[in-house]
Amino acid sequence: MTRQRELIINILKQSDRHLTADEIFFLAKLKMPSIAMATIYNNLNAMNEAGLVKRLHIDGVADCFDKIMEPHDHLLCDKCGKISDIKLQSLTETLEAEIGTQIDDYELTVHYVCPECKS
Amino acid sequence: MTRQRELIINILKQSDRHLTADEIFFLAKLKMPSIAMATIYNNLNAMNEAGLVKRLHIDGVADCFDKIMEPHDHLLCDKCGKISDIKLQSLTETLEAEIGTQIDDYELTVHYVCPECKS
DNA sequence: TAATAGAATTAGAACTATTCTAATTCGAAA
DNA sequence: TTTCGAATTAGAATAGTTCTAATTCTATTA
Repeated sequence: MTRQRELIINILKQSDRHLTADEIFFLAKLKMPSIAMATIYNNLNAMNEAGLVKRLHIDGVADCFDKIMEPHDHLLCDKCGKISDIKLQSLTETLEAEIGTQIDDYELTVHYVCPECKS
Repeated sequence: MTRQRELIINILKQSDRHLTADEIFFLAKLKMPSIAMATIYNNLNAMNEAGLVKRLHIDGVADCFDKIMEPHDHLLCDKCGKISDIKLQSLTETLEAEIGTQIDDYELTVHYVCPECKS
């Protein structure tokens, strides 16, 4: 565990939003001005592989990184672009039953118009 | 409907795979050597907006474009990277019930290891 | 048929996000 | 304290996509 990785983890932990690599880079630089973008990506990629964070791609937006707590899905407002987390009942069993074989994981992004945009 | 768009639509129709912009460009060039990459993207983007094709992002792979027939989801083998279409019973109602508001759409990608890779 | 106007296409430059590379630095273990 | 491997740094490189400006189509009108 390097100091850099620790810092990145803390930034993710302290944020309640989904951060892009760029945003993480900016925040990290405040505390450790010498940190390099490659370090951000190296660590995020490594943690993503290890399942400690989750890379999240939404059309037309730079990839975001999500700290992993419990498995959850995403709710995207197509008007304002806001991404919220939602915790749905797991679909794993339903999906396995329908597909007829074991699955590892799934990603679900639900599109809607958020209450603020609706009014 | 320009000749270029017609060509792009035919390429998508005739393919049973998910094509990247690059693959579409290559196939289009065979029939119309003067066609430009920007035309591919212009048309795909326009059709994507209009809901005629679907841009499909899978981690670590260039975006693919999927002709739209009926709504369907995707099954991704994490070993070989093959993407298959699956038609699942619609989750819309289940999701609306869980989320408690109307939704527009959703994207579901299921990760698994395909039978070939398993054996 | 000829002229016109607007839309689409072309070519290639520009841009952005991400990855790669090579040199350097760090940190743990001997 | 030295050594060695791993991680970091800086910046170049790459890939995918978008943008721009000039050109070419196409349909419409005269």
